[in-house]
Amino acid sequence: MSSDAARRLAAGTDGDEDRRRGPSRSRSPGEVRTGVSRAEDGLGALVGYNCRRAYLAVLEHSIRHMNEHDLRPTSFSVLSLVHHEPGLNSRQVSKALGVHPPNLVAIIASLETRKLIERRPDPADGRSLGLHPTAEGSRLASRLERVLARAEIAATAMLSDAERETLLALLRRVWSSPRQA
Amino acid sequence: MSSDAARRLAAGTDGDEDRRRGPSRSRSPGEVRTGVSRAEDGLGALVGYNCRRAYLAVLEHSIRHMNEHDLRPTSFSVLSLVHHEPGLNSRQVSKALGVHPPNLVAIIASLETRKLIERRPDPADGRSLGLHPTAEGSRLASRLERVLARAEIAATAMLSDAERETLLALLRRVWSSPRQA
DNA sequence: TATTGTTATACTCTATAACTATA
DNA sequence: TATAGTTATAGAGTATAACAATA
Repeated sequence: MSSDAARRLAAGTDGDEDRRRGPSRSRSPGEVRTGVSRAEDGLGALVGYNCRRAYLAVLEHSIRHMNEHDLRPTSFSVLSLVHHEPGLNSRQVSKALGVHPPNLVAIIASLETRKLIERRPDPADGRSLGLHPTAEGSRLASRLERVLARAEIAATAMLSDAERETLLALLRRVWSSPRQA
Repeated sequence: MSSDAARRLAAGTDGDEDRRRGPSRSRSPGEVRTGVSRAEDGLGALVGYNCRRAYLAVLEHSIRHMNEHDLRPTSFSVLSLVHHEPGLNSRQVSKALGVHPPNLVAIIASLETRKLIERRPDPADGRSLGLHPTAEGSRLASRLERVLARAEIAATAMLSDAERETLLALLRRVWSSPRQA
C-alpha cells in the first residue's frame, strides 16, 4: 500500500473516527471538494450500486445452500414460485421473475428431469404447459426457503429485525411499484 | 391466461383488496398453507431476491445514461471511484469494488484509451500503477453522478426522500459491515 | 516468498431473432 | 395476427490458474 486513499478504502466502512479528514489531493487547487470517499458521496449515494453490493453480500451466505441442492439462484426462484403458485406456465414465470423466456427453457427442463416439477398440458390452451411442483419439489422449496431465510438473517445480522423488515418493505416497493411512463 | 395464480401475479403488487383469498390448491389437502404469493412469503421474504429486483429496476432507469457515454456499470464505478480517490492502483480498485483483477484490465485500458483516466508509475513501488482521472474524466464522473442520482430519484419516486435515505443507509450497512468469521 | 498487473480461458448470465404449433 | 414454447446464438459478466516483473 502506498497512497492515503488506499488506506482509507481498505476498511470499506466509514466509521465515526474517520469522519473528518483532509481532502485527498493530487487534484488542482481551487477545485471543488466533493467529499471524497464518504459513504454519502459518489457511488455510495447511489441506490442501484448499494442494492447490488448488498445483493452480492447476502448471496455469498446463501449460494452455498443452493449449491448443496444443485440449484442456481434463478432455478431456486422458479421452484419456489411454482411451489407457491402451482399451475403457472413458463411465460407467466418469465414475467413474474423478470427472466427472458429462452433462458427459462433449460432451467425448467432441468427441474423436470430432476422430478422437482412437472409440466401438464393446459386443457384450455394447447400451447400452454402448467408447471406443478412434485411432492419432492415442494419439500425442497419449503426447506430451502427456511434455510435461506436463516442464512439471510446471519448475513444481515448488523440489522435489527425491525430494520430488516423496513429494508424488505422499501425494496419491495422500489421494484414492484407500477412504473410511470 | 388460464389460472388464478396467473391473474394474481400479473399486477406484481400486493394491494389491500387482494389480502385475504383462498389457498391456491392443486396441492394435497392437509398440507400446511404457506401464504401463497403474499409479498411476505417465499421469494418476497428474501432480502437477496428483493435487492436484486430493486437493483434491476433502478438500473433500467440508469443504464441509458451510462450507455450514452459508452460506459457499463462497472466502467462507471471505476471512473467514479478514481475520481473521488485519485491515486488508487488496480488492485485497490479491485478490492473496493469487489471486481476480480483480471476483469479490470480491459476496463481500465479502455478508460485510459479514451483519456478519461491516466496510469502513472508509483515511484515507491515499481509494480504499482496509480490511476488518476483526467480533467475530462473528472468532468464526466461528476456530471454522470448527478444525472444518475436524478435518474434514481425518478426510479424510486414511490419513496419519500426520507425513505430513500433510510433505504440507502440500510443497504450500506448490509454490505459494508465487517462480516463475522 | 509475496504482490501487481496481466494473459488466457472457461463458465455463467442475459439478450435477441426466428421458428412451430396453437389461438 | 398474436401468443407459448423453443432453438440457436451472441454478448456481457464472473471466475480461476499461471506467468513476468518487482518487492
